[in-house]
Amino acid sequence: MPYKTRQSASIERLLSENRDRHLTAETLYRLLQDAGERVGQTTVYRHLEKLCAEGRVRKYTLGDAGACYQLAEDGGACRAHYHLKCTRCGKLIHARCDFLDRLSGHIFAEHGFAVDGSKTVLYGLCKDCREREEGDGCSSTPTK
Amino acid sequence: MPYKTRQSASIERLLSENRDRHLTAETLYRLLQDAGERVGQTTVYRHLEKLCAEGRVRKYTLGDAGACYQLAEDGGACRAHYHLKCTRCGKLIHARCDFLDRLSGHIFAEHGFAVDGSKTVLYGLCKDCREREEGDGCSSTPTK
DNA sequence: CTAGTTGCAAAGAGTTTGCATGGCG
DNA sequence: CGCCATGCAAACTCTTTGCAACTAG
Repeated sequence: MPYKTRQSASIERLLSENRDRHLTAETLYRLLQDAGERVGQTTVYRHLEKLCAEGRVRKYTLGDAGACYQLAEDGGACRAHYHLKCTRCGKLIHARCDFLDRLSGHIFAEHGFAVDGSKTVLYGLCKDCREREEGDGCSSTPTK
Repeated sequence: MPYKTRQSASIERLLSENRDRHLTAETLYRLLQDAGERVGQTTVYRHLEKLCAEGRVRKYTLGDAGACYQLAEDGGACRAHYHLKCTRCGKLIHARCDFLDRLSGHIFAEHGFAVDGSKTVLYGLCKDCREREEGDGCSSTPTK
C-alpha cells in the first residue's frame, strides 16, 4: 500500500497546477526547488514513472530532448486535440477544432489505424518562425 | 563540397536496401559490421544527422529506446501524404486521401501552422495490432 | 516496528564532441 | 596539398539503480 508522503503530494500538486503544460522531468524538478519543496530528482522520476503506469500521467517522447509529462485529464482532454510542434522555436501548440476532432475518426474508419493523440505530434513551422524563414530559398515553403 | 567516401556510400546503400524498415543507429551500425563494412558508429551518427538535415532521411523519435531512421522517399512524394506508424509492430503506412490532403491546408489556414509532412508521423496502432491489443483493459481504446 | 519511500552517488544507454589521422578531389 | 571525413575515446544528457537512512501507518 503506497504511503502518502510530502514529496508525492508536492509532485502531484505541481502537475495539477500545470495540467495545461507539458513538463520535462527536469522542469518539474526545478519548479519544485523554486517552490521551496525539497524533492530529489530521483523521486521525481520515480513518481512520474509510477503515475504513468497508473495512467494518471501521460508521457510524451517527442523529439530529441527529454520526455515531457502531463497530467492526464479524466476525459482525455489532450487526447481530443493535436499537438503542433514548431521545429524552429520548439513551441508546442495545442490545436483543437472540429476538423481535427474528426481526423482520428477518419483515419480509424478509412485507414484502419487508431491514432494515439498522446504520442502524435505534427511538426512544422509556427506562424512567427515561418515569417522569419521566408525568402531563404528553402523548399519547405508550402506550395499553397 | 562533401566528399564521396566509402563510408557514406556504405551507409546510403544499407539505408536504401532497407527503405521499408526503420533502423536504429545501432542496428545500422551492426548491419554495416556484419556486411564487413568498417564504419565507425560516430560516422553513422554523423551521416544520419546530415541526411536528416537534408531531408533525405526521416528520423523517428518515439518511445524510450533510441531513435529510428528511414530513407525518405524521393522529393515531395512523401510530403503529399501522411505517415502512420504503428507503435507496436513498427509498420509505416503512407496514408493518402482527400481528407488528409485538406489537413495541412486547414491547419495552415486556421492555426497559422505550416505542417511539414516529411517530419510528421501519426503514431498509433495498426489494424492488426489493435485487434491483438483488445481486451487488455487499457484506456487507450478510442472512445469512438 | 515494518515496509514503502527518499536521495545521494554511481551506473547505464544513447548520442555528441575533441582531436589527431586518413583520404577525396 | 588542402580540406573534409573518419574514428577512438572521452564527454554529455537523460534516466535508472544500489543502498543506507528515513518515515508513514
